[in-house]
Amino acid sequence: MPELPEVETTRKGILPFVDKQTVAKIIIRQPKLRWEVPDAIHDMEGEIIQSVTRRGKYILLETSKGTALIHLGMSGSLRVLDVGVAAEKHDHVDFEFSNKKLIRLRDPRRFGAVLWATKNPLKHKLIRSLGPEPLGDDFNTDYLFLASRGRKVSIKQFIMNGHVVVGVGNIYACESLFKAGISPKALAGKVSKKRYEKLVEVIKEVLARAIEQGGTTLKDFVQVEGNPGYFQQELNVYGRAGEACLVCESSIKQIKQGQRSTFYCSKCQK
DNA sequence: AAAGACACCTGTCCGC
DNA sequence: TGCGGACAGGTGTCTT
Repeated sequence: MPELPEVETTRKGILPFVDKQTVAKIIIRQPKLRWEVPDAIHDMEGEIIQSVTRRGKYILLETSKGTALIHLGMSGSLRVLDVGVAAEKHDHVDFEFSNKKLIRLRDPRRFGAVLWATKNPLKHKLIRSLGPEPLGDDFNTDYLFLASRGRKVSIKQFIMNGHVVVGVGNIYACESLFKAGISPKALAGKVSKKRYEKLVEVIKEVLARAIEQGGTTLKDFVQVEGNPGYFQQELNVYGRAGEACLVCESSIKQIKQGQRSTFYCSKCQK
C-alpha cells in the first residue's frame, strides 16, 4: 500500500493535529503487528510531541523520552479522529492527545509496525542502513550509478531496494522506469550513466508529483481525514496489463520480478 | 556482499 | 453459492 508519497501525505496530514500536543493515552488493542508493540511505548504518555518527521516509509513522533516509529506496511493507514469514536475491526493502536484528537492505526494485514526508540531513532537497527531519501540531494546520478556497478539484479528490483534508495515501491518503480524509457528487466550493473541520470530525474518528478496529488488510492489508501489520493489518475503502466500504452498503444505487459508484479511497455522501454 | 526464496496476515476477486 | 487459488501498495531473515 503506502509508498513514500502515501507516507508523506499521511505525515503531513497528522502534523497539524499532533505537533506540540501532549500524548494523553496510548491504547493497544492488538500488539501483534509485524513486531510486538513494546510496552515501553506508554512512556510517551504525558510527553509533548516535539516533531513529526519521516525517514523512508517510517513516520517518527519525537518526544523527550523517546521516538515512536510507525510503519504502515502493505495495508496500514493513520486516521485523525475525535477521542471517543468507536474503534472498528483492524484498528490496532490509538494515540490520544490532550486536544481530544486521536491518531488511529488501522492495518488489516498487520505488516506494519509501531516501535519505540529511546536513543537516536536514525541509529535504530531498521533505519540506520537505509539508503538516501529520493527527494534529497544525496540521491543523484553519481550515487546511483556507482551503487549499481557490479549488481546483477534487474534495475527494477535495484531501485525498489530500500538499502539503495528509500521510498520507491512497486507502483512508483514501474511508473518511473516507464517515464525513463528503461526496461524493468535491464540489469542494474549494465545500465549507462546517462540512463541513470534520466532515471534519477524521473523518480524525483514522479514522487514529487504523487505527493502533490495526495498519493495513489488503488483500493483502500486514504488520507488522514478519509479522502483518497489522486495520483492513480496519472498512472501510465501500473495495474494496466493488457491495456493500450498511452504513448504507443501497444499492450502493457505484466511479469513477475522478485515475486512482485511488474507492468511495462515493451515498445517504449528498452 | 549479493541474490533469491520465504515469511508474516487478511481481504478480495476470479474461475469452476 | 461455495471453495480453492492467486493476488495485493513492504521488507526482514534465512539460505545459498
